[in-house]
Amino acid sequence: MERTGGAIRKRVDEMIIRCRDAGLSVTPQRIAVYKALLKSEEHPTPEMLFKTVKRQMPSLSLATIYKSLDALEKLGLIQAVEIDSDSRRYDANMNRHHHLICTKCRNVIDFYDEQLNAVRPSRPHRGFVAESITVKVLGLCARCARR
Amino acid sequence: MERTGGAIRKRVDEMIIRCRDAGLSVTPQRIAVYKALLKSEEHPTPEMLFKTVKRQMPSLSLATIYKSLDALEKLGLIQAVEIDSDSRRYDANMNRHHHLICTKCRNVIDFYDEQLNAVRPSRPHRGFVAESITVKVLGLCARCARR
DNA sequence: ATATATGCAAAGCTTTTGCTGAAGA
DNA sequence: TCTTCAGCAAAAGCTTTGCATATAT
Repeated sequence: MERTGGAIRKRVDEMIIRCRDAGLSVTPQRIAVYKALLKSEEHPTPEMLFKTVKRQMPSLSLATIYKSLDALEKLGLIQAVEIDSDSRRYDANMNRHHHLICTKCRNVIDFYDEQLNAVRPSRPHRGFVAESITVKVLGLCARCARR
Repeated sequence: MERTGGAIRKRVDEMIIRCRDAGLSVTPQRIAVYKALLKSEEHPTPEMLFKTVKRQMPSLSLATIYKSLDALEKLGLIQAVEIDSDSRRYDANMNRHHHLICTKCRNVIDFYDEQLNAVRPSRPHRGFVAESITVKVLGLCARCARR
């Protein structure tokens, strides 16, 4: 889960390759959106990314954010996560992980759990073929719990 | 998880009590929305409920569906579930359960798992105080898997 | 050169809100 | 009777789309 400069450069290189393979152009906008998401820990909304990236690229439009996110998602480089019902959020962490969501400060914390990854529906739904599992734990983060 | 006529009547009676306790009026619209949700197995969207209930109550407006759902949710009688990012869905099943979602036919199946209910974030997030856990399993339902 | 993407503005949806007449307590 | 609600229409998000220009290959 390294997000150092070196790690980011590596992932951007990977992105460029995947774009080429898929016949997509490598544009500064797409790179900037992907980089912003790689650097972010906050599972940002399209709007949040727009504000962030626009600072360094004032001509950027919100529509381009949406289009870039769609492209990156289709390339399997990022994923949409459903943190709350009223805002789409994105995550560049593609390792199998789950989310802790603080109901007070609304922070989202990634967490890893091998047992959860292994969950398979049993008895009454034997026939169901599980492909992926998403776990959302609502509660209070350490900081908010202390108060 | 019985949804027979008798069980539904019982839950509507309970609803009436809760409305009274909360100082809310018991209107035919609210009862109809709640009944429709109790009878449904499909975790419907507001729009789906609107179409269903409007048949027996043609004067019904979509705004009333939204308002009724908000009221029922605040009363703790139903819950919003995040099945997919592009449509709000509702569930009258308030027992602790999780969802199997067929990626092909989009059906949503409730499932129960004691172990999952007991999941608590460990090591790196010891301080996090879990209140509730939601699990979404994407995959193929028995029927779609067979093809 | 050709294909693809950006930025803009407009359109499309879903959801919320304000208001008036109607209905429930 | 007094409060709360339904229905309507308008407004308010958020997201998508069409199109002309600009950019990447």
